[in-house]
Amino acid sequence: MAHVPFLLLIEDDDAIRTALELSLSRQGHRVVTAATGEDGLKLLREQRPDLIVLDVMLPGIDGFEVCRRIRRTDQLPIILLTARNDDIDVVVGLESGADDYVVKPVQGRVLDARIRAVLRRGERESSDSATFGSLVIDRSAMTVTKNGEDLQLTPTELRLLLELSRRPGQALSRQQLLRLVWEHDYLGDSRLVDACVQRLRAKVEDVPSSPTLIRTVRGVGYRLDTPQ
Amino acid sequence: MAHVPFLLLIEDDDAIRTALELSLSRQGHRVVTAATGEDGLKLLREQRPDLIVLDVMLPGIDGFEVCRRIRRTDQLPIILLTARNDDIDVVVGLESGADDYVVKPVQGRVLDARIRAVLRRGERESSDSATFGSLVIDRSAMTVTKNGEDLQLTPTELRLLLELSRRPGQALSRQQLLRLVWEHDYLGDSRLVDACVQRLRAKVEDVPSSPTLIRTVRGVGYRLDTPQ
DNA sequence: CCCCCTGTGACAGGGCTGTGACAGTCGGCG
DNA sequence: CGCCGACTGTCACAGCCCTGTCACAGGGGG
Repeated sequence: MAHVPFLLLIEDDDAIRTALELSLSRQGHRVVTAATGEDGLKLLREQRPDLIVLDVMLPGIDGFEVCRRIRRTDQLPIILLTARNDDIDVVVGLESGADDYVVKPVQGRVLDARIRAVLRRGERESSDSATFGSLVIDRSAMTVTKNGEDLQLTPTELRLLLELSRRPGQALSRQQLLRLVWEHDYLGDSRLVDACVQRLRAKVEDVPSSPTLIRTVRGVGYRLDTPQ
Repeated sequence: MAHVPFLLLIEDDDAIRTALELSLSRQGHRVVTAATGEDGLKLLREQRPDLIVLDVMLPGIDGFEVCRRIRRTDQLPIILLTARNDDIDVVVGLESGADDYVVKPVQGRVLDARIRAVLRRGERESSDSATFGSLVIDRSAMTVTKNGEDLQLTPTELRLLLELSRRPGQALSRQQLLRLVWEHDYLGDSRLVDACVQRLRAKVEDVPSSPTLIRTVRGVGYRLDTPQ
């Protein structure tokens, strides 16, 4: 991950706060902490973290309420942290807008795994695209652009490119491609895959006669590479 | 929200599967079930659910592996379900791409709350109004205006436009649209979606014959774009 | 009761796709 | 080093699939 996750930890117990801060820092996060809900809300506005780990039992306004207040204006991920393993609490917590609910005591790496899962979810939903050289494949919009301009791929060309792009750098046999893209097990010798690759190269490659993206693997099939 | 969540439950234990299916149905979800990983993967491709609840202990390929396979091609939310409350398992599970990890036995409403928390993230961005070119969609007033003047959309047209606008720039298949707008899975070949899109375009587009807002994605379906 | 909305099936046009033949290229072996 | 066989690139064309479009009938609400 290029970007170091930036967390805000709100927890009133000094010992737990310090322990978690240390543990999370070790896992490669940047962490700021607050001991009360008020401080936490202030820090949220000042520092704009990527995610909040929020204790439920806080002096003054409790975690649920902090959570609801945050949700009125912000939509960053919130993980609730609590000593009470009560089903009602879980439901209330999640309904006040939290993304996850973790019961103390918690291993640092478990919390870390949950943090990463929540952050990953956000990234997945924000954009699901892959880049190969000047080629950008947007899987949710189902578009392929080269140097910013939209390539008009036909359905089959698009499916072929999508399957290749899901296994970058991996050689796929004609057989595999037939199954993945055409969904039939054709055993005969047809130029079907080659013809489609050719059409795809004509749109995708800078110099279709000497391809740098869709390389042919002699005796096997094709492979999608990221050129130098 | 008008849309009923559509879940795939993969669980081999008949008693638990039936109980959860009943419980989740009562909470207002539409549920399909599978007893093995293989069946689950097949159903996933056929039915395209919104979310998967996946037991870890499965005969044949286990839940972790099912999870990883799904993640190779799909990005829908996955909630792992297990009888073992082992920290290692949680970490492994979340790292194989799951969004949440829930330990059995689980109250139906807790699972429901977690399901909603996971699904909520994808919908949080939809604010009260959205703008696409000269088109303004006001979700709270349920009106659509173009260049300031009110468009008289019929109920179905409005629902279709709302669903599209909640996922701007994202290609939606005809089948997805049927589920979202018409709430039934029609698998046959009907021109229903196309006809409604046509009627919608007639009101929404400047030049209905060359649409700039509701673009067709050949071989897939439609996508709502913000023009230039 | 009447009108508008909706779903359906038919139809046409245009573009996509699969096929087969042929040319070109690569690699191995003598 | 050159030849040969196998493998891949290329192309044109015919059929077909996909989508846009339309008219119509049924149904539901005012």
